[in-house]
Amino acid sequence: MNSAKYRGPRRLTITDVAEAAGVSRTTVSHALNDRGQVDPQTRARVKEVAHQLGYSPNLKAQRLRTGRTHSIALLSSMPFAVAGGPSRLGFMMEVAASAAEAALKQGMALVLVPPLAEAKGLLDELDVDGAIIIEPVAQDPQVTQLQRRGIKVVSIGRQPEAESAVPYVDMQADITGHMLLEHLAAQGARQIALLIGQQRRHSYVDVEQAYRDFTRRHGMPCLITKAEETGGEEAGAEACRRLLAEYPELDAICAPVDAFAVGVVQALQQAGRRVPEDVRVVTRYDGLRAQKCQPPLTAVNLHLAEVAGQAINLLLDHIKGNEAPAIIQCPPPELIVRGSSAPD
Amino acid sequence: MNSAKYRGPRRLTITDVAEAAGVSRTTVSHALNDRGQVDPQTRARVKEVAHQLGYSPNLKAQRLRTGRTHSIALLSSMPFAVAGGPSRLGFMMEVAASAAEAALKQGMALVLVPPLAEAKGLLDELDVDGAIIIEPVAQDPQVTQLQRRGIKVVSIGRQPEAESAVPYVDMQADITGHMLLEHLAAQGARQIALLIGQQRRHSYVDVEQAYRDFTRRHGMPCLITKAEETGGEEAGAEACRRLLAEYPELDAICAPVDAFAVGVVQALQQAGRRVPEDVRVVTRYDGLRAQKCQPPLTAVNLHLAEVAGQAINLLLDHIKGNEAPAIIQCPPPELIVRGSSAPD
DNA sequence: AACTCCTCCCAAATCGATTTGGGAGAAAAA
DNA sequence: TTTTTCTCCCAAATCGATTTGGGAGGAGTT
Repeated sequence: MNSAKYRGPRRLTITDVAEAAGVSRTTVSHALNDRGQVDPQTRARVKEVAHQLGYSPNLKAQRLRTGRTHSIALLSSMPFAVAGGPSRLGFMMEVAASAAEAALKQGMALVLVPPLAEAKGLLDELDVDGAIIIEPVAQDPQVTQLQRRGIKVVSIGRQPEAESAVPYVDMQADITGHMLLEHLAAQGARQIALLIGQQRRHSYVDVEQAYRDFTRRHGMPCLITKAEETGGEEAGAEACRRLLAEYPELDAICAPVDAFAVGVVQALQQAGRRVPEDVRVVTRYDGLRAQKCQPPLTAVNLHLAEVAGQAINLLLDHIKGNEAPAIIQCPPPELIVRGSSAPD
Repeated sequence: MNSAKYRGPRRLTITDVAEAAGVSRTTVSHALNDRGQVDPQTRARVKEVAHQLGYSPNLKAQRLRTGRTHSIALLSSMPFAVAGGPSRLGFMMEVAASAAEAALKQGMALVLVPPLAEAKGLLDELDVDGAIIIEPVAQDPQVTQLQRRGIKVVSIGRQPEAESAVPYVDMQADITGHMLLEHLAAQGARQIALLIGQQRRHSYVDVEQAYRDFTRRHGMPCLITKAEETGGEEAGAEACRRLLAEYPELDAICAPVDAFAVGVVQALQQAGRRVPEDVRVVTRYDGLRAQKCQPPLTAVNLHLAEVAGQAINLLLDHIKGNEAPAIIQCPPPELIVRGSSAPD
């Protein structure tokens, strides 16, 4: 009666069912899992007995034997300062909500792995069949670590410089970039600056490419600057001040990272520039931050719920070893015009 | 070479380490886990060999043997229509982000269990050491099911009519209700209606009690109505129309559910009442919905990040069998006054 | 020398399922 | 009758760790 150890009545095992039904454990297992050759009557009787007894298989034992855990991890390569913002609610959590639902419907549990410095060691404690990583950078250490452990990985957004190693849902950041830039031009902008993060992340790489094409096509100057993701809004503000000092004439800033964009707006207003009359600002992810900004930010609907669902399906196909495509197209991004780029 | 079955080189087991180090499996296990009596030199050598070989224990086997999974679940008793809103980002996801981080720091994985109708069966597929449930209702079926399976449960917000069965972080909804009502009175409201959900949930029960005390103390009429949670914003609007029809004189509505409050504001404006001049509106959870409402809703900072951390600690204590309190106080809620209850 | 204590290590049991490799017996074929 | 072919079932191996219950051998006591 050691109160620290006592765990209540022993749980039923397959052996209990076997004895009660008068058959072997093998037969119970086969009967309950609709496998092997078992007389239909016996099968039914075993199932009935198991049900009567209230038997349910020990999941830990099942997992050891089958090697499957029926769970997947969701992780973000972005630091929380950008991925989540002060309130933690952002890109990752929006994906998480939909992914968890989609996964659960397929009998998979979703474990949430927030971006943590200490996560490196903790990642080894994670027992999952697969993982979804959001916007990995080139040579992403988390991807490497997971794959080395034999865990299937898919990404939301292509991993740069690693073609075909990781299947992914294509976020089409080139189209997003194109849309944002054409919108700025349509609003009358002629000197558009681009502010992206320093990492090699598909959304930066692709938007930068779209930007270079765009400026060349329109004969516009090519004004690119980069900021450190972990710096969050302040890094965006700082980058904006640099831009203003170097190119006082600029009349629009495209900052795909929402935290940067918010910092940009603050810096512009502090510098006495009106948004959007003097300088137009646009961003990519349409989250709490973009919507709460004053003026609210023009952004893009990335259809993250669908993207999350596609990522889950893609991952499950790869886990099951189905012939699955390496790339899935996301639904086309849609521009959401707000006060930061178009006057009311 | 069956390509469907081939899984790459076999992973190292404790036996491989034992052979390489020239000791028994027992000794390897003891050495690596700093258990048992092992010569310090042997211990060091085993660790060295294990490291050289790149051995890491099979987690599934460890879990079967030890009975611990090192993971916990987070679930909400609220339907997504209320808990998450259209964008899914809400109370639950805000808790999830902080809880995942707090859990991971203690070596625990957090699995996200979104509110799903089908979740009943799926809940049995979940292998966790414990679970945190957000605002359970009286006789909550999820709580019952988890506890029957021997899973430790703690709740965020007391489970009504189930004193002491489930340890919980006290959300002090009575104080929140008191604060909101006193604020309305201070703003000049004299006919305050209360709109809560139909379930027996601590936040409804406690706010209702606070409301009854408040109206009695101030000699105000007691105007209570209830709406169905799953109805979301529309249910709130509908309830508001009922209130207006029955009590045309009312000059304030306290609707602790944010979805209801937003519906209330819409219905008021459609009925030609100005917010806040004619009717003041306040709510409880300060989420995206409250902040985006026009005018933005006066709400309460519930300090969900801290609450999530406390819930994790409480749960871990109970899992480990530590002497733990059954109730933990959350940080005091703070009023956030906005345009819906106070004119600029 | 005989006995008791330690220290250090190991073989085997255990967790609870699934899977392998037959075996017994009835029906069908020779 | 003998052989073959099914159908239905089971004992034992397996997954890979942790824990139990000693055993061997050296040091210290009487």
